[in-house]
Amino acid sequence: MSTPDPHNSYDICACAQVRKTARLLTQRYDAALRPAGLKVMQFSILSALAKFLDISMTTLAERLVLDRTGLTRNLKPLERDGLIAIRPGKDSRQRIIHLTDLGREVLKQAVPLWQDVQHQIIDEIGETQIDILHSGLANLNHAAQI
Amino acid sequence: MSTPDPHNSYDICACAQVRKTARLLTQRYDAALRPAGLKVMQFSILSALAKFLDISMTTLAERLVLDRTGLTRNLKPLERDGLIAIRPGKDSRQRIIHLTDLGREVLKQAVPLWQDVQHQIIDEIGETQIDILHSGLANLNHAAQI
DNA sequence: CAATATCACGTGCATATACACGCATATAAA
DNA sequence: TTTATATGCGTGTATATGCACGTGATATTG
Repeated sequence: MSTPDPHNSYDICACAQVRKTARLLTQRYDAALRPAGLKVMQFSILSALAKFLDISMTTLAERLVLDRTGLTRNLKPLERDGLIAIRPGKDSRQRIIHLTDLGREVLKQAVPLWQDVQHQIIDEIGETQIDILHSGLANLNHAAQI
Repeated sequence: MSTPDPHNSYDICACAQVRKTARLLTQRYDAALRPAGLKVMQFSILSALAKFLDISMTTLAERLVLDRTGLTRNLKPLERDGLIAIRPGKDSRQRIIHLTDLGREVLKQAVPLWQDVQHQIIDEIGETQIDILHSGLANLNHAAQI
């Protein structure tokens, strides 16, 4: 990865590497969360809502570093299933997303499942590695956002 | 990330972290490759084909650590645009993917674009960090595949 | 106050991704 | 050789993701 070689972009593309890892982790986490009926992105959204409480679309999208229009569609199944409710804000352009009691309940049920898989992954690669990886990702995020 | 806290899954989910980074990098790489008319996944596929030459669906999917059915659909636009051709193999169940001359040409045009953005990212976070990140991802991949 | 710029958001379109299921071919067992 | 099993692949369905574009509401100018 250090020495880009045009004939070898297959192996060393930083983006492809991270995407591959994201696919693998998504499968693991999705499988772990299945008993709660959640996918990992939905779990992330519910977690964010539990932390930030009522929050507008754009702000939530920024928090999650997720495209705003993608968020709109990600919320659809959650709204359909009654885990969130969407209401107009004071500024009538805004739509405020609210975690319902049912949503909070499902989240509570999902957290131990998430914790299990998170522990498994961390155990398997070691906390030190995870911390290094974490800071590496943070740097990468910073770099990618420029 | 080291100490899972159920009330804080928003910040520390390894999967969410990696997915977020994948989104950021994908935007950067997609933007960089746009002049060649490729998305980063398509670039990955063409690169793999240039390396492995004619290869079956399932084998290519394994190489890319990509779902087989996802690969089928990822290939559609490439075939439509004439960058690849798909032919039956000796085993008539197999479909062999072949990089066309046009595909090779487009890839050749895309490599410098990819190289630029890859360099930018590496420069911004440092080669050492990238190497650490690389090994971290490798470990994570290994762990996630268990 | 009217004209304009800005903001918050949704939709249409295209690709990305995976799972469950089914189909056809090839291989092994009987 | 029939039958059973395994393999290679596609489709249906659902979520994930981003860009270009449009719409309506607020804020800013003139």
